[in-house]
Amino acid sequence: MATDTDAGGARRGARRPGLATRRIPLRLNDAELAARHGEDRKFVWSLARAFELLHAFRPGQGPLGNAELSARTGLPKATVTRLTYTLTQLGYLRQSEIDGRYQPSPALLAIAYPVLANIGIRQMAQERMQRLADHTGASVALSSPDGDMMIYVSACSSSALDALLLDIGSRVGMPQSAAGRAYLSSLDDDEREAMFEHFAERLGPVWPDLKPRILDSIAEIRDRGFCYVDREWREDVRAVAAPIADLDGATRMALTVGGPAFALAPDQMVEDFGPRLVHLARGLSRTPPR
Amino acid sequence: MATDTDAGGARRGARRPGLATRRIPLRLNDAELAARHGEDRKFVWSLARAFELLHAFRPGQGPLGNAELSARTGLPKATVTRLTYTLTQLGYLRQSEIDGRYQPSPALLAIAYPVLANIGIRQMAQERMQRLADHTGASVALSSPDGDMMIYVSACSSSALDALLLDIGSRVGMPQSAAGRAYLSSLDDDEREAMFEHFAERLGPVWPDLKPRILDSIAEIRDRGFCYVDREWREDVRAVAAPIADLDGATRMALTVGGPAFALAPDQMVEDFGPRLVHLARGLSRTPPR
DNA sequence: CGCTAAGGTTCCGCTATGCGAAACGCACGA
DNA sequence: TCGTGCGTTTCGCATAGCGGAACCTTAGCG
Repeated sequence: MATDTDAGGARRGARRPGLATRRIPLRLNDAELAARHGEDRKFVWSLARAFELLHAFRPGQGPLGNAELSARTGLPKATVTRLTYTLTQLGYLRQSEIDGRYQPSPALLAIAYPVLANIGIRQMAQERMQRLADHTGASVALSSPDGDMMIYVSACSSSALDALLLDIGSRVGMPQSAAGRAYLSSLDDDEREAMFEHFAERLGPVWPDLKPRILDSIAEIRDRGFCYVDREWREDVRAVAAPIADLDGATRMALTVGGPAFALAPDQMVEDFGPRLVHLARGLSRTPPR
Repeated sequence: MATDTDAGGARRGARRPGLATRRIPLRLNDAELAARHGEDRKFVWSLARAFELLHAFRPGQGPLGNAELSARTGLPKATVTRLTYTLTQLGYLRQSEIDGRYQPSPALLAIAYPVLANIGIRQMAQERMQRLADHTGASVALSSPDGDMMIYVSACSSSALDALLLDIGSRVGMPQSAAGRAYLSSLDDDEREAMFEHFAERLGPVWPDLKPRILDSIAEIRDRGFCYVDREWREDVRAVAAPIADLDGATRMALTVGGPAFALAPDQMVEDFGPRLVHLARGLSRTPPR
């Protein structure tokens, strides 16, 4: 998604029923969406562009100006001006009075709020997750799938230090992370196979190397209820994870205990944290609706 | 916005010459937007419609179908179909396979995440807020202004029970809540006067009654650093709040301790919680950037 | 002080965009 | 067999909004 060829310049080019040549930068996959919705009368492109723009803001990188946004998204400057203008009017971006650059505003939290409120299990999990975090001294998180990522919908940590890395809304790669593999283990064979094909396509040459490790993790989960993934998602992080179902039984998620490798002994994770995690996951999955 | 009339109906009608581009810190409702951007070539209406649609989802009300969304937003069915379709494709809505209704998806958390990550003070506040929550047995929250609401950007509670009410992204009315009044106290006179005018317009007949209470709260804050607001925002909630500034010194926010009235003694709130809150607020405001 | 560069906004012609009334399809229930 | 309620599709048309290019500002630089 970084390499966006022609920045939408070809947009105008398409004469008539000429499909394709339309290019939209999208986080899921620009090309895929462009192909799929090339001439889809139901698809609202300006929306896609706007969300792509919002997506260009990355945590910790501070505010962005129109030029930077234009460069990141590949959208023409004029379009970016219009979108930032509109988003600012709507209150979802906030413009610095000093340098005029933009930043996502808390109003976005408000539209994201119903997501949190609708995840039934979150409510009941919170307290027990915190206890587990306190016991382990690590971070505990509940995550939900989104494309080929896992998104944290709940996070606890014993000390504020770890919390910096892991917060609600942050994302980890599904194939690389313990959380992702726990989720994958909860899919039925067809679904998982579909995901695998997607990964293969997405990851290219890395995939043949990665796949067996994922299968190992899934086997671990079948065997003892959790998987242990050591420094695969990131160089310095290890974690255990177990699958879990939301109250409706359909929404599948993952529960994770993890943290910096230097602070966590592998033995302890497998002997103690893992089983506790499984216990928690089972308890939550069984909890009756309020 | 609950009173549908029609969100976009007035849109096409307005025939007004270009209006001055004034920076507005306030969020506008449909009618105001329509008036202001009647023929603003920079304003992207489909975006406004889409966000309005997302806004129709309320916490705890579960999934919505296209008909319900159409009713709530006042948008024509066909338009709603197109928007839900697009948002689903983009991954921000998720459609139930059973009844076909829609729900906001965790992907929204991911776009909201940079907001959290960019609030510097949040990181340092977390641990101390939790300690205060544990000490008081109440909920502690950090909130940021958005239009005439305060949005929670951080929330701690001692027991999971209270957490149900107050979560990241939830909103409380600025004029009614302790948090809002703490924020208002941090504005300079001009800014505050502008907000007051806005309130007067928005709230109508209630305003003359409310204004003196707000002024009282602000006087309290000037006097002892915090204000105590008892069952104004909601029938059964009382809270104390103090103003606070983010590390950059410009972004103003509010810190709150509050909870159900039956569980919190007024004396205790004023004698103990309030001063502790002020102490915390001062400590955070002074904390140097990492 | 010109000169350049870089960020941002405005202009403007053009057409694909996307709107929405109305027609249609489908699943219930009576 | 109709009604009723929800959702999608169709389609003609006005216009929304796109984007290349021109046009402002600032900021730095020799």
